[in-house]
Amino acid sequence: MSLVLNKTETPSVPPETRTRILKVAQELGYQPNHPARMLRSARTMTFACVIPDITNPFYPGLVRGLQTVAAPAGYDVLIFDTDGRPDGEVRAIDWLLQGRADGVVATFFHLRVPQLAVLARKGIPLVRLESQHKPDGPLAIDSVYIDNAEAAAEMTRFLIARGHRRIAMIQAEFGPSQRRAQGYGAVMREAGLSPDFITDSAYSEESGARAMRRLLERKGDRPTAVFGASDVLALGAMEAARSAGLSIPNDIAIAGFDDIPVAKLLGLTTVRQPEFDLGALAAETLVKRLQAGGLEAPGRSHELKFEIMKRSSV
Amino acid sequence: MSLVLNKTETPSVPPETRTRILKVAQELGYQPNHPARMLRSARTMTFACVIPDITNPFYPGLVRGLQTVAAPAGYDVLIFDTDGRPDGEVRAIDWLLQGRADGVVATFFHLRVPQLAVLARKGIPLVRLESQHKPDGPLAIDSVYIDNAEAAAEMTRFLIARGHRRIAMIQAEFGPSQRRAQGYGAVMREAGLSPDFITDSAYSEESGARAMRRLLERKGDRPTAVFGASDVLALGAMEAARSAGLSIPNDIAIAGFDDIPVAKLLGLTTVRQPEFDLGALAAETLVKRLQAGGLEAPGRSHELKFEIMKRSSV
DNA sequence: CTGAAAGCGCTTACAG
DNA sequence: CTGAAAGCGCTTACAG
Repeated sequence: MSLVLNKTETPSVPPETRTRILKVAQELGYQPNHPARMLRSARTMTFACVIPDITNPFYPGLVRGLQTVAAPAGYDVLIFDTDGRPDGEVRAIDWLLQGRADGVVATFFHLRVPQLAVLARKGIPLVRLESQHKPDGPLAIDSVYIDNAEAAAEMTRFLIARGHRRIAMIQAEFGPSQRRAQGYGAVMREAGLSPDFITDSAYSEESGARAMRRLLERKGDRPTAVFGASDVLALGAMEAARSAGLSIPNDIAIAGFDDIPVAKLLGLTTVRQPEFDLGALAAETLVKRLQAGGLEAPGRSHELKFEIMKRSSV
Repeated sequence: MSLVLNKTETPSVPPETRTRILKVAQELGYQPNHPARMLRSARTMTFACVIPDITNPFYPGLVRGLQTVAAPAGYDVLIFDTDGRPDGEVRAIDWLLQGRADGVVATFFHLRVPQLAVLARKGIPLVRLESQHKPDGPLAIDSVYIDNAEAAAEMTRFLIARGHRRIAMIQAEFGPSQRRAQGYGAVMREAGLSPDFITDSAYSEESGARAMRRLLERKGDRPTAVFGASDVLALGAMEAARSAGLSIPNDIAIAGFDDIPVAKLLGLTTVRQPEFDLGALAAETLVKRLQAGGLEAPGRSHELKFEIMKRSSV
């Protein structure tokens, strides 16, 4: 019976038996119990998506990309928010070790491969959202990324080409902000300019606004352009600048990173990260890993292309 | 052993045995298998969140509110996107009937109580995100809502008080847009003005922009104010208006509904729905329902307060 | 106080 | 071709 219900083809069952079973199941409104299936088949048919915060507008698009590939392959998506904190990330790993998902797509700001290897050892493939290329590894840990350093470098070149000399970057303490800062710093130095970093804690509007206020309090060498290490930071900076009576881009130019959906509406010049495609690619990678023998392949790093979106804020 | 691992107090187990068990569990890095627990205890410790689309900025805040209450109570959150379509909603129900969640928070645009009653019959409590008060019912189906008709009425009164006479509303085909349209329509008629509805399909920027373009193509009686039945619709309308070279609010005023996070940044006048609190309240309701005897109580409707956010777009 | 045993609802290999 | 049986890893009631 199980056979008929689960497979579309059943050579060993005569058609009439097959239709009879299907009919009865239909009449009873039979739905197989998912927990029992999970236990018996040792497959949860679930992907976990471990991210800092679903309310950061970068992530819903990623989740959607994931779902779009996962659903047709029969996988559900569980969301786990870490708040970008070490304890949140550790809790995510413990939780995954309880066998809640067959595969994981994750953004870790703090944990490194040694701490993540437990998953691979348990046969749970992981796709990390990274900010740079990673060398192939022996474990079932893959990554998807855009070249964050090069993208930030290109944006910095654009700001310089627009005549800016005093360009500040608003950073966050952890996460992809670091690679972005490297790209920015390298280009600034090459051009004979001094990098000007200001770090507030998180990827939040409040952090961006706070950092901008500190920049504006400076006497004399105020920057003429501010590069937010993420769009959310840049939006906070825009708000703070406007509250201070400055006009964008006349008094101060602002650039961001991510191209979240509202960036377009606000005219924010930014780096486009294809979040939907990153999610979809991550899901495809997991689906392949979970096919027979898929766990043997070495861990790969997949690059997608970024794009500089030139809008009115610069 | 199970006893020790699961409870914080174990009167029948001597302390030394208890610590010994805990120590060994620690050393082995033992993590209980979640699917097996689910099956044995007939509890998934999961809440499902069934929504049209996680990329609509209204929903991440709702999800966060849900998680914030669910996590400390031991529940995970699964996201299911229906795309606001009837087949998506039907698939959500079938999926829930496989025993994937202990409780559900959902927005249904199409299904009504008769179709949802299967859940209650299976002992799965449901909290609906509604647009109006619902009478108490015998089933374990609760709801949380703000008074959408009254909120839209109040916004319409505000637009009239600002001197607008030709006020159009951009609607979506299904969902809460209907109650909002009622509130708007009633106030317009009371004031001796004619309601002016324009309906495009979905709650998307594209729909909002398309509707706005149709309004702008009109000869003569163009509206001086446009009320989007949701913020996403209003944002699309703003974009279309700007593309047409109009200035907001001088040439045309725009109002929305929801107060998604970007509304503030864009200066959009809108109705604030406390999405985080709605999610948190829904989760609390489910947690209570899942305590002993909780399923017996009649289905209740919980109201939260809206607020008119007056910003620069009007 | 503690160890062995039953059973949750499936899937899958096996006997008839 | 089809029905009965084992077993996934737990929890919980029960015997010793």
